[in-house]
Amino acid sequence: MRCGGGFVLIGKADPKSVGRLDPMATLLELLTERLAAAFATVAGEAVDPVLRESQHADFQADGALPLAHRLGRPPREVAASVVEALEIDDLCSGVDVSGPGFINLTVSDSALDGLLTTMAGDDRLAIPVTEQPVRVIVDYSAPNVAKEMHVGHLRSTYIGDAAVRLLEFMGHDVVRENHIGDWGRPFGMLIEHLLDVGESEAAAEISIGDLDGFYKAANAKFDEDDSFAERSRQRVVLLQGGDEQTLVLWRTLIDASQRYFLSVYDRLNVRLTPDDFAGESSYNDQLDSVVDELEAAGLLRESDGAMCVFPEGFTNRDGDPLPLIVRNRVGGYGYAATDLATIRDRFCKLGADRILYVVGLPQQQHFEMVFQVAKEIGWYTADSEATHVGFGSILGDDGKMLRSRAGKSVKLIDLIDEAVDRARRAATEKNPDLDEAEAGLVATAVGVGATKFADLSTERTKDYVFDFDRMLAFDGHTAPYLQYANARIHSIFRKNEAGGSVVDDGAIVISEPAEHKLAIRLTEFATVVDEVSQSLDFHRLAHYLFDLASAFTTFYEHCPVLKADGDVRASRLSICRVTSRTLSQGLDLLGIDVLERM
RNA sequence: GCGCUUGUGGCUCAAUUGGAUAGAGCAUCUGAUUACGGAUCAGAAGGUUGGGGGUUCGAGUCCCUCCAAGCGCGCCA
Repeated sequence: MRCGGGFVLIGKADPKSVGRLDPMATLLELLTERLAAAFATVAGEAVDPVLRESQHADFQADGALPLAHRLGRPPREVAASVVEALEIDDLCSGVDVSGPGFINLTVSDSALDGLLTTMAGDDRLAIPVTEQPVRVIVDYSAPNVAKEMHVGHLRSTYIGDAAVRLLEFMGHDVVRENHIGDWGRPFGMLIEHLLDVGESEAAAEISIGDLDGFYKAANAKFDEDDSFAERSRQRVVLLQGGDEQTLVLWRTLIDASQRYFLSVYDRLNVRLTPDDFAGESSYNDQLDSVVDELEAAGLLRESDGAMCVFPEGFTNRDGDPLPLIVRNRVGGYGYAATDLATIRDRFCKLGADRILYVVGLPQQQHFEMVFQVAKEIGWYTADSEATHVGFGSILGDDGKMLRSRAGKSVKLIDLIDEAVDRARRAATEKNPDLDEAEAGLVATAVGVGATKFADLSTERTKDYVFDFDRMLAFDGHTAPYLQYANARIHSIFRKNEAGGSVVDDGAIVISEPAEHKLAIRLTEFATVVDEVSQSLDFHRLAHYLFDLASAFTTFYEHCPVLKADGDVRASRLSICRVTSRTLSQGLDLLGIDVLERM
């Protein structure tokens, strides 16, 4: 097998995106141009103004400090000279030198009007489609057949789903792969147990979600019953030998499990379908050829009876080269072999430009080794990359890995059920007018959304503490707070429509400070989305959306919409509409549902 | 032992990738309800960023060193 050639980019540019410009980037570019001209006048050479957003004004230019150092003049004096030379009145209403020599810029309301009106009139909220669409494979969720999904799968599923949503929105060609654990030693005992219980019984048990019971029963028998254990071992041999009857039984387990997984995904509103299942077993017939290819490349070495690859740069506790064991001493394949076959398949056959492995951080070294081998053997092309999108653990309130009281791993679906239950109780208490059907919708959106927001709003690589009370609180940094902000906007729309008027999405005119701050936030959306689509730091999008909702509620308190008259009223209705659309779009990218009423 | 990750107010998290007086939320305290949903808003208080050293105009961020926690380090995935 050989890499390269023949792949055609599938992501097609939306014709409407031509000329679509990120508002904040546009503004930064304009400001930078003016500042650069002024700096050049003072310095006599080109100088980077070092422009960025600021807590002290809308923007700040820090370039005077390093320049002052070079010129040997006081920084504030240099900054003052730059301001003197600066022609920027059409864009800024305020320019000050501040602190040790920062230049603070306040953008004029009129400059914001145009940017925001453009954003309001754009179906993508002025977010450009990527200019370089690539094929991205996202490997996520990955539950094990006949085993319960637990908290470990929660993060992979949420993060992977958000990645898929975001990259698709940016115009990339995204392939979802659910690398389920459908192969290996446990299947001997699982199949034997299946036969003992009866096929239809077992399938029913599994597809309704009683996987723990099934797996535990099989495991218990394996430990206690020698003849069962022996049958299990023989069954593994039959399975790996491709025995037809065994494969049928194996398939039964997989089908039942998949039905169960899909029911979970449906409840979580996660975009995984039957087409996305690409289990470990699907690479079985490629394992021999991987070994052959490694062998031919001279990378394979025998060590303690096992066939190993020793990727460069890895050592064990004795300082000796660390192996990736491709084939164990009895000739069996392990996960290293499967992962090598998988990465080869993705790069060389599926034509991946970028592969994302959304898997917990403990497996970091394993993936680094797999990537290194793939590089050494030449499966990468010049532009391709594989990334381990690692994440930390979910902790209980004791600061340790989340476990049930019995010390067992917590079922994912139990966590969701409790979150939704709590959300339902809160919703019916806060808003008794909701009928049962609507309360159900609200409970799901809020309950599931709360767990997603909690998960995606902290830095991915860190552990976080799972706390129902905090994530479901209706104030603070939570999904319900954001959903509530959106519901309030829609309440305005309902009242407006009841009064017989419509939102015309017309010209936006900023005048109040609260409008100004909200407008600045809104124009940042495209920049944040673009940045996160590269870094996959979803917490930045989450924090942005919280700041946006927060800026909106301030606006809501200070700037009456329906009580205002004429153009102001129309403008504020437009601002409400863009805000609602931005909140909805942003939350949707995180996989969180929004509500018009709650 | 080696490697990876982490350490920020009482608690949970940020910090535009080296920029100002380290920002939010919860909890606490003080105000605001005859304006579109109070599931809200405005404000106060709370910090030697685990310790020490270094690099420079400037360090939570980079380097060195120590301390603490979690995870990984040959035939499981």
